[in-house]
Amino acid sequence: MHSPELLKGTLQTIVLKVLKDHGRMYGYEITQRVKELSDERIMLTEGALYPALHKLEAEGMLKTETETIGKRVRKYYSLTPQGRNLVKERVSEFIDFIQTMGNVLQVSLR
Amino acid sequence: MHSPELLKGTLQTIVLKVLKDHGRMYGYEITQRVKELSDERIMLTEGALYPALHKLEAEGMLKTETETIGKRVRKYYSLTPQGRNLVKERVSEFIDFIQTMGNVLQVSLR
DNA sequence: AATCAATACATAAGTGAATTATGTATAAAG
DNA sequence: CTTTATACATAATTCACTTATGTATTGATT
Repeated sequence: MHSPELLKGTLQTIVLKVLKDHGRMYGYEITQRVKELSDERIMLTEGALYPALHKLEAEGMLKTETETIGKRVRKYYSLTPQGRNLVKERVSEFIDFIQTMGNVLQVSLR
Repeated sequence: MHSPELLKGTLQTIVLKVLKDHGRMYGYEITQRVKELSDERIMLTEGALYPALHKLEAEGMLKTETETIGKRVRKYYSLTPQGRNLVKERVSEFIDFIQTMGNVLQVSLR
């Protein structure tokens, strides 16, 4: 894992984009997917993830369906149309940020 | 300016790299240089910059020389050998972070 | 059968890097 | 002569995160 400071402010973007790419997912599944995609570098903590999901739901960006597997409860999240717009915004925001940082740090990102 | 959340954790990296590229600089000059390089997108605030500079100095990453221009005092900062190592570390840390985010968000950064 | 690790959710307490606010003072511009 | 820019500094506050804690089911290990 790299300096976790850099991760600040990226959580919403990550959650939204992963949900866009993989469709309907539950919380724990998101942590595992991100862990996998990041090659163990990004380990979302529950204390950050669940409140973030609740907030996005409250804002109408995500909708939920609860499913019971055996005796275990799973809460599936998916994007609302509004959420779909937000993903685009957040991702292009991030790309713009990278571009800007590339200029400031004078590094060519790839 | 884009979502300022993303900027968190990048301040040290920015300051160190700008100092590496431009040599001896004073605080206010750093804010102006970063503003210019970022095309007005990154406006370092004094409340963040000065404490960061003091901290890096206390850690032996920067050394200072005070100069008096007229009646105005300027405090010039430059990298120590240790600081030079830290820049490399921070910049490659950042590049690694970008790469990782590219994978997670499934976007090709340029 | 018992214990540990993984799965799955949730929330409260604490941290720390930032923002915002405030203060001092000189120089230049209008 | 008053506003804007230059130049430093620090204290108070904020808020997204980490850390800690809690509950409960499932699967693997001894």
